[in-house]
Amino acid sequence: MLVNAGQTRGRRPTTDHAAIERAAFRLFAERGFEETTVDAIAEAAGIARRTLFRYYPSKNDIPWGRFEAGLAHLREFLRAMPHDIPVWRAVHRAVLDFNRLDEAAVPQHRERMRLLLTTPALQAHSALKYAAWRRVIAEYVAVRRGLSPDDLLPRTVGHVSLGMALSAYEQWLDSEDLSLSELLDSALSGLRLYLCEDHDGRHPAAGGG
Amino acid sequence: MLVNAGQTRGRRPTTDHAAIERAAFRLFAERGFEETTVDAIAEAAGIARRTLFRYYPSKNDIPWGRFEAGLAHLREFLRAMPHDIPVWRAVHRAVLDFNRLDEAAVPQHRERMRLLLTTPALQAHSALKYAAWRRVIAEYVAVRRGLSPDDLLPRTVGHVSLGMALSAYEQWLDSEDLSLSELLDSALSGLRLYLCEDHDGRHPAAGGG
DNA sequence: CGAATTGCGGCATCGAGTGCAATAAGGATT
DNA sequence: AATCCTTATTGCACTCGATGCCGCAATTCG
Repeated sequence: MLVNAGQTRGRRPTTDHAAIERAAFRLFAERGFEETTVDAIAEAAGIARRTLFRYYPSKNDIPWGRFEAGLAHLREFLRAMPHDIPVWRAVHRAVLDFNRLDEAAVPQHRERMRLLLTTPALQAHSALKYAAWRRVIAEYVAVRRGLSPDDLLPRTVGHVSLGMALSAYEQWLDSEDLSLSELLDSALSGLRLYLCEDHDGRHPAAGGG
Repeated sequence: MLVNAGQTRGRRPTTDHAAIERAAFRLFAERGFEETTVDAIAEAAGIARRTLFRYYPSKNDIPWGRFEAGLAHLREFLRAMPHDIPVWRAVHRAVLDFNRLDEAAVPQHRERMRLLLTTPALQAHSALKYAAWRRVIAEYVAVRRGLSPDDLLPRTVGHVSLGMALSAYEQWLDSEDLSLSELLDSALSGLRLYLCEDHDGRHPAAGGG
């Protein structure tokens, strides 16, 4: 959609994703997501309903913003990762990078994630977005291990990495005073300890975090 | 809905969940999920469209069958688990039990899961079901660790356990010749090895599976 | 029989999403 | 400037899932 950014031919667009998103988020904040109709968003953005659907395939996609671009960046980050560190560590660094935030962007991102993680319709829709994210992780693990992205381990790592990220996000929304990076680190180290507990309930030292 | 099973007052039901499910699955197999309208299912089941929605809150809920009952069983299984085994092991046993299958039920369950895991609308809707499943796991971990189900570790374990189960299921649908239990075991042991790889890429022995 | 209870189903309505075709708004060409 | 080409916007009709409302059907109980 932005490939034709320098385009000079034909009628010029009267709006863009950012403008629609602004209008939408304002309404979502006022009335809630489910209570906001597509017609209302279109009217607030000053465009026709039909036009809105040309910018976003569905109402559920509006809060997701430019997720695809983030995926491309994640893929690139992983490709550039040195091969002499353990796969789990490379994946974790990539997850941290993917969820890095400018201080200024925090409130907006918080509101976006609150919407995505607490609205049932969006919780459901997000599963489709998450699948693409997991796939990026699985492809990296597959390369590092000489497997197919459809094999068990790559898929498992995709699911598990996503799971840690989501629990960190849920905690981040609940808490207020913890940073996302800290929570992602805690989720990983917590899981490592959890999975290493031996039969007698003792926790062996698990180095690195 | 089945609480009033022994009821004798009033008009008797003309159908039940099983009959609707049979009609629906037949149509899903013939034409696919998205291509099957609710009207078609109602007609095939010999009831009115409006009646169907009294049995199932949505079309997406039909393939899920009696999931709530399974959750109650999972909760009970975990409660009965001895406290002298590591939490991760107790959770893993519960996951195995939750996904245990009679040999005879395999083809039907396969078809159900194929539908749930490959149909976009159902992949999305399933996220809402999964949340309840994760909650059961999180509550168990919370009890064992003296935490709240809303704390980071219980939530993480919920997400991660679900992730392992889903990757095992995806593999199960792809493969054909591997049992679900084997795949669940492999997912767990694979993850333990993955997370224990040290900085030099060596795999220390990780006992137990 | 009549009253109370419970399930069924028709009807109207809403909201998301889609296909199609008309129209508006620019630049390029002659 | 008139015309053509290209691209974006928009209106319209339609499908489908979902819901509220209300009357009807069937059954038991007094």
